[in-house]
Amino acid sequence: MTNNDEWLDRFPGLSRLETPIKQLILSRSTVIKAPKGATIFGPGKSPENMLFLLDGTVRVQQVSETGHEIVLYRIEAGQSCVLTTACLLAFDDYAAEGVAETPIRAAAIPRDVFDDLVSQSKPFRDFVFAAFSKRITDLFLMIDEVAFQKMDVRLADKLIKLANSDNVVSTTHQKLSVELGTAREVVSRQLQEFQRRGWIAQARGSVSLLDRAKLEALAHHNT
Amino acid sequence: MTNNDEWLDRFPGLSRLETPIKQLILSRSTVIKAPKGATIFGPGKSPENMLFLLDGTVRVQQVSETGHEIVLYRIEAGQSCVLTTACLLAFDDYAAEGVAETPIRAAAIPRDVFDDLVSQSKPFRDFVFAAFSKRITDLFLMIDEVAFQKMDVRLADKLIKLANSDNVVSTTHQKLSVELGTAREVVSRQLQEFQRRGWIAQARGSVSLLDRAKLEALAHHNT
DNA sequence: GCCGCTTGGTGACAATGTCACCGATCTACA
DNA sequence: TGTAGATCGGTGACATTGTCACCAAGCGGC
Repeated sequence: MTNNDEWLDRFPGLSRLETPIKQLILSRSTVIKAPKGATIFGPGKSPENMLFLLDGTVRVQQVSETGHEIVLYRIEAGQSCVLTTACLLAFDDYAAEGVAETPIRAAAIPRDVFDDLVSQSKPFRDFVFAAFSKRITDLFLMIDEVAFQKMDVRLADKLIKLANSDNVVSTTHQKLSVELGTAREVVSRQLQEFQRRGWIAQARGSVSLLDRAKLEALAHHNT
Repeated sequence: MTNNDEWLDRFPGLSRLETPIKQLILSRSTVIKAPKGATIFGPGKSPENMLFLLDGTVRVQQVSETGHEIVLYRIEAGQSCVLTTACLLAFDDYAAEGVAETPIRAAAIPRDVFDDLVSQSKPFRDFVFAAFSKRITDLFLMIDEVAFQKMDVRLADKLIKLANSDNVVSTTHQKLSVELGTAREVVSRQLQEFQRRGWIAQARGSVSLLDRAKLEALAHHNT
């Protein structure tokens, strides 16, 4: 996993690449690291490379003119950073920024190499376009959710997705409100209601899911 | 403009294509037409071609599980239908549908030809990736707007964008509510308020902008 | 003219966002 | 150890937006 000539197989769409293409990628890419909290890309900081995330998680979020923040999506290990790709080619500055949520390791491919790969390898093209498509359809779903879903449903869903294997979410009300693009007070009130129902327990900086099934039922409309 | 070998020059990003590539596109594409109101693509109706819109407008919208609708964006003449591209390559069915708002004319390119073009022409690659990037960054802006902008600002903005050269918007409150992903009652109330201020005049099925400057000021936060 | 559909208006209420403020807890540091 | 400042979360009042049920006017087809 740490070996430089193995990471390609961690990307499902890339394992099918032709052997010479794989070697081209490996020879022209460099593995970079960044600590937790590092800004990977952001306004005025365009990345000059396309990134394949090997380890860790990158959170992509946006700050609006009004000062409000919202988390757009996460890039997990084994996924490519499509936005990076996108903005390699877009002229404007980013509207969004990417922050390492954990220490990360990524393979960086210069944009001219990326262009060669797209040109020469059909499996690579398929990988790139599939990633773009996934991103766009995910953004469609997010718009639908932000516009039409009730906050209790969205919060239950987010708690489930952020919970670790012990059913604990280590985060503050403030950070949860940024995840959902709402106000801290709204999160606090909803969590109080969940607590009143016995679905969760709260401590400073963490939420424990006591009745995950109930939360899942709410999140999936199986009232 | 109607001539089959001229439409390529209407796409700013494509006029720079190499001559043999242009000829490949022209020889392998067909010009199709659809009447106003036709569904260009939608759930269970994947387009088998990539489309370049020559005349008219396509509205892309989404129906949520909850029955709510929202307009995601429009494709104008001279733009490519990136979503079509996207979903040429995504396995899932569309979450969205595209409807012709006017009679349309479009150039259809089969997906294998599209793949060849991406492989062989750098200008074509640049065009495609720029279109993807633009779409994604526009969706970011839309998420920001849906999540954080007040309805009066959004409605003023939408009225300005939908107004024809006579400053008239020919649409119903219901359709405006779908544009913004809100309820008809909300639109009606806001329009009443605009009317009370003398900014607009209403008739059944149409809104006239009387004081466009005031609406623009509201839309752009220049209170 | 009548019927049924579309369009838009209305009031009551629920859900969410905003604001101002508070106390509790934590952290850094002298 | 004690204190200052920051972070975290709670609260009430209020504004905005979403939901629901219902109504009336206009419009088209017959």
